[in-house]
Amino acid sequence: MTLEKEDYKEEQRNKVLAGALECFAQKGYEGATIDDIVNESGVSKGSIYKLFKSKEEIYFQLMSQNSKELMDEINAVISKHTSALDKLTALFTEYLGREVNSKVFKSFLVQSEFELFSSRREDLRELLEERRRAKVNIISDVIHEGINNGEFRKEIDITVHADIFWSYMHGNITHKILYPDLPYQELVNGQKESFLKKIRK
Amino acid sequence: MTLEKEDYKEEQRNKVLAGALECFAQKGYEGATIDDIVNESGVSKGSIYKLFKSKEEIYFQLMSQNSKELMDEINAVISKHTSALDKLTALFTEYLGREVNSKVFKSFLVQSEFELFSSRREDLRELLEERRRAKVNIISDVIHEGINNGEFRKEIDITVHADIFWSYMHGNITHKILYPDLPYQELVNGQKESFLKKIRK
Amino acid sequence: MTLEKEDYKEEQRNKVLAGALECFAQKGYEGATIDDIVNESGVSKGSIYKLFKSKEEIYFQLMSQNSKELMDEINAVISKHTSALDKLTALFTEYLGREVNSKVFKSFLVQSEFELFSSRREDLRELLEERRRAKVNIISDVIHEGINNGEFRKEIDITVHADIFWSYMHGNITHKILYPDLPYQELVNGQKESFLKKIRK
Amino acid sequence: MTLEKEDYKEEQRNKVLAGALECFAQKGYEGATIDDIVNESGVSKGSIYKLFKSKEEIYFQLMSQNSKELMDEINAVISKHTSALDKLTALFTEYLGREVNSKVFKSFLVQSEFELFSSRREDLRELLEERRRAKVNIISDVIHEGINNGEFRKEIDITVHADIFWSYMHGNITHKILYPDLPYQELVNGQKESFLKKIRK
DNA sequence: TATGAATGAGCCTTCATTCAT
DNA sequence: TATGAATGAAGGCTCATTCAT
Repeated sequence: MTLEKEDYKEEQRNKVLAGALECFAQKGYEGATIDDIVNESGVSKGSIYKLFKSKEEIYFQLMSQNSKELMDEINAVISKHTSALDKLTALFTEYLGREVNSKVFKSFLVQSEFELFSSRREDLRELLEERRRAKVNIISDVIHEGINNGEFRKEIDITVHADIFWSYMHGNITHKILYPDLPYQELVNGQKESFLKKIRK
Repeated sequence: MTLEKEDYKEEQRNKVLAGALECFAQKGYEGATIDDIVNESGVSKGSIYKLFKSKEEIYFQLMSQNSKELMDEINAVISKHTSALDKLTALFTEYLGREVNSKVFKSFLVQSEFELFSSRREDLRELLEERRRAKVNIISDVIHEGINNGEFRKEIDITVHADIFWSYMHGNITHKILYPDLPYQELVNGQKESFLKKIRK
Repeated sequence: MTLEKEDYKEEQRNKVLAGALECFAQKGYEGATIDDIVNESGVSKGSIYKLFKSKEEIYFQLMSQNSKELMDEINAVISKHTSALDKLTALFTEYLGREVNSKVFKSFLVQSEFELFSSRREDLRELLEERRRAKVNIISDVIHEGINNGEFRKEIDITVHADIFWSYMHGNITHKILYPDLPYQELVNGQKESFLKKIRK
Repeated sequence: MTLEKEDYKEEQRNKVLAGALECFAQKGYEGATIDDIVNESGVSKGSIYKLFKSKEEIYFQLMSQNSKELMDEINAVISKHTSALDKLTALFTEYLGREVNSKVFKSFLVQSEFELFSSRREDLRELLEERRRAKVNIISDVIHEGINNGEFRKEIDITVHADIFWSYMHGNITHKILYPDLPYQELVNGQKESFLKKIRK
């Protein structure tokens, strides 16, 4: 009953978020209108505003949700492998295989815009930083593990390399989004090799 | 006289573009209003619309100009050095030293937004591609030179590595813009080493 | 059973009207939403619309009910006294003693807004007039009685003085609502004296 | 030049305020839309929002302006007479003669709504009080003068009677607005007599 | 029957663009 | 030519009312 109702609301919320993701990916945050989201999600304007306080809140919740999903996916990939090297390799190749039209890429596109958006707003700086920490921590843990395993060198600065990893990812995925016809695979392979060469024993 | 007039117009145009850069950097393309640009540039609204057809045109011309300036700067850096290795090294360190508030970073921020913007518009895809080619060509030339010089390995795929170079740059600068308090220098050094290690003999 | 059902409906209707009074008093007619009334009354939206055709109808019925209640209260006060003078005196003092937060004052506040509202709507003019007649009649009767009793002067225009009475009341209560910290009692006493002095023999 | 421009803006502002007065009088503050004001004033929506920050600001400025105008009018009436008694008498009769459709009555109607509006908003309480003070002061001064002149009794509480004066006025004008067909004149005369009888020697 | 989710007209406000001076 | 006032389309959001369960 109450549970069902909550489930239903959750479902509606997800429909809105899914529609918003599509719209923001297609037209950008400012370019997408609530009516666009209404059309895309099939949820009426009034309902949307019962579910979310404002367009901005939709944006934030979408970003938050996507961020969590990204983390979950990464953790899923990581847990499929045992050696630290395999884990990192898998992360590189994992994103490599996706379609540019896949949800992951759409999310990334919207996340990229959100990052620019946040960088202009003092009140979102902390959120940005928090998200960076989450991403860095995941990779730091793997590198740490690799060092303990004897796979990676002791001397490397773990945090810096985790940051470098994400900087690679960022440049990479952006590249693929902007220039979808490029020989992306070779590019990623190149970066993967560079990165791993630096940290492997 | 006509020349003088032309000069004056040029000057006004530049004032508008400079103002627009500032505004777009601070508020984003959609967030910045024509009135913002009027205030920032000191050029009246009427004049702006005499100089440019629309807000979008200001955007495009600003992006085009910035793109050229970027190329000029890069060429300037490159021509200060003789060996290919020094040239690439300088490019890495050149950006490394800038202030996040410098014009280069502002330009980059706005360029980043523009790239997302373009990626959503079919009619700008070609422009995007063109700009990529320009950037890739500069680096390709240096790598090519390095190969001929015997500094770099013969076997490497020149274009792919030029792309990788820019992917690095992108991830890098984005990182610095988003997280200005990070130990950016170490990060860039790390990437520089990775990259150069891969292509050097 | 049908009777019981009718009672129940009546009870619900009253809950809605009570809630509406509270809401309209706090936020004004336009400012109060149906949801406010739902929250305040504890009656669901669907039920409210089963009980009343529209928000406006709630307003009208509330005003009508309040008007009747006001008349009842006045009659109650009047019937407690025997001389006409005492009756009028009691009416002055009766309102004097109330709390600004009392239901009477809330009603008055909402009635005041309703009067302005009605004065702008041709179709409500007659209703307005009718309510005035009811109020004037009550006082007219008392004055009439006083004249017959020999308490009041024969020459006074009964209707005019009944109107003056209500004009006093209106200015008075409005004053108290708008400026709750004023020495209201002295004010009312002053008016009471003025009024009574004019009509007493 | 700048002066002219300022004059022009002032003129536009007045057009908007005049239009707003008309609209608010006809439909009430909430009922009147910006589009109504656009139509009534002949000033476009964009221009209105260059002149005023919001609909509420139009409201406040209109109320403030009207309040001042009311004071000016009262002062004008007062200064036409020399004895305190004549001054007060004139104030009673001055309003008596107006048409219900006159600007004064429209203003009063809108002011009445504004008073109810303010009484519901903590942040406007002070403004309300301030306006009461201004009105009370004018009358207090006259009564004071009358006491010094020997026209009025020494013992009366000046402020209380100034308040009573306005309470009369309020009840009075409201009466006329609500029931325009009433024998208003007799009513006012009655009140005038009551009031003056109480304070005269 | 009772509920509250769904709907969408309509509001206030912004801002790119035009136009009169 | 230079200016900024004028315009109104379009967007975010609210809320009275309806409707499905």
